[in-house]
Amino acid sequence: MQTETRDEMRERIIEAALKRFTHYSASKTTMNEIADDLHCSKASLYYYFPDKNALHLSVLEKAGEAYFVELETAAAGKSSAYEALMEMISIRHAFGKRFCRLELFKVLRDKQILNSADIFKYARERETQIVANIIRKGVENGELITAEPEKVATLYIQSMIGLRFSMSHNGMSDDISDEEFETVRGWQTMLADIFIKGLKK
Amino acid sequence: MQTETRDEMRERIIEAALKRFTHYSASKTTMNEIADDLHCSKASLYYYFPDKNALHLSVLEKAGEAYFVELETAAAGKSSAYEALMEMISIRHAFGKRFCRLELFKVLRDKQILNSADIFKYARERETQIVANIIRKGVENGELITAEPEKVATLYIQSMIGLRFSMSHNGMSDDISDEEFETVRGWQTMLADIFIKGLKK
DNA sequence: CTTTGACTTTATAACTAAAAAAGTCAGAAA
DNA sequence: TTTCTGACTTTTTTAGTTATAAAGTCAAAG
Repeated sequence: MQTETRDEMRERIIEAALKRFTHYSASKTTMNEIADDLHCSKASLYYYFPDKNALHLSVLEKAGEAYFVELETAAAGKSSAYEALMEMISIRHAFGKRFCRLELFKVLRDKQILNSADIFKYARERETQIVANIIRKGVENGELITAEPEKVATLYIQSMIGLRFSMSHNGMSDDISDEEFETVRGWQTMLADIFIKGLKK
Repeated sequence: MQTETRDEMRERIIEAALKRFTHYSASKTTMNEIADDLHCSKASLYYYFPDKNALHLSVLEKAGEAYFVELETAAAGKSSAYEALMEMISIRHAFGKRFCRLELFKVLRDKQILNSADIFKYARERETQIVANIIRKGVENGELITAEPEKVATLYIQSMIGLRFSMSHNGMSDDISDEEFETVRGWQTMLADIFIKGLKK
């Protein structure tokens, strides 16, 4: 029962932090505020997490997990690669808007945070694998042709991320206006279109 | 004759600044250093340029002009769109390496600098026009098919710029290692390839 | 018209002190 | 033994200070 309770408490903390982080932002949220929300002491939080960064990463991991599950479900449900990629853009868009205050890019830029580079590398690879699977599936059913689905998937993801940066007026900031968000989405859609066409002989 | 001499002096100043800027960097160069190089007083520089930013922009304009001329010449000389785009990547790569100390991105990010946004907008549009022309030419001779060369060109340029940012470890910094430069170039080449294939049929 | 030395103003960098937040720990509670 | 906390220390941010360097000005000279 100990292990059960322990994980439950961790979960409650992550949940509380997620709420604060998404409403205000990660850097504007203090450990005391999270503790107060849970009617417990700040020291308790440190019993479950070594430091604030670890908690932050756990929050990102939780949001990321939901993101990937949704992506994988959606990808599996679509019959054509084209539809799957478009759905991916849609989901990415929704999550980007919803979780922009989690300061993902800020964490990524911060070299001090232990393991942050690894976690993001894993996330990017997982996203790339989803695209790679979509492409492989497309190749199998004759919709697409390519000798290196993995490499194409990497290029695709990096290009999509790049568009997000190069079209946004703020560059690599986590903040981005709704209008810019829509613009980026438009260009991403067009790029996906060209990719699909480019992978047919 | 006055006008003649005046422009010559402006040119000499820009030349001197360009040397200092490319060797050290724009922000590490002082107006006094430039004046000393020219064996004139700092006040003279202010007779020809309203402030340091104006001089900096003139330097960027000069480098940019050389870049565009080279691009346009190269693009005109290639018979296929594929070759033209590849040559463009090559030229872009060489200029990026050569002029990275001009702090182009830093200037772009600085909202205070008067007209900087306009100048960069013009530069991006000119680059886009070159790509648009390559695409139009490709459409004319049957190499490519698309209903909107302009829009495709915009997407192409933004994607290329985006790859530069998303692949670089430093994000939007002007500094980038030689190794990363080569990596970016590799991915840009692959993306150009997919664009070309995507614009057939 | 062009140039300059001497000048003023503005930005930068290096400290500082005060406040706030992060993080620790001995011991209490369950 | 595991979980929790009040009281504590340490670290980070912030705001304010100064000194220095660089930007920018101007009356007067060439």
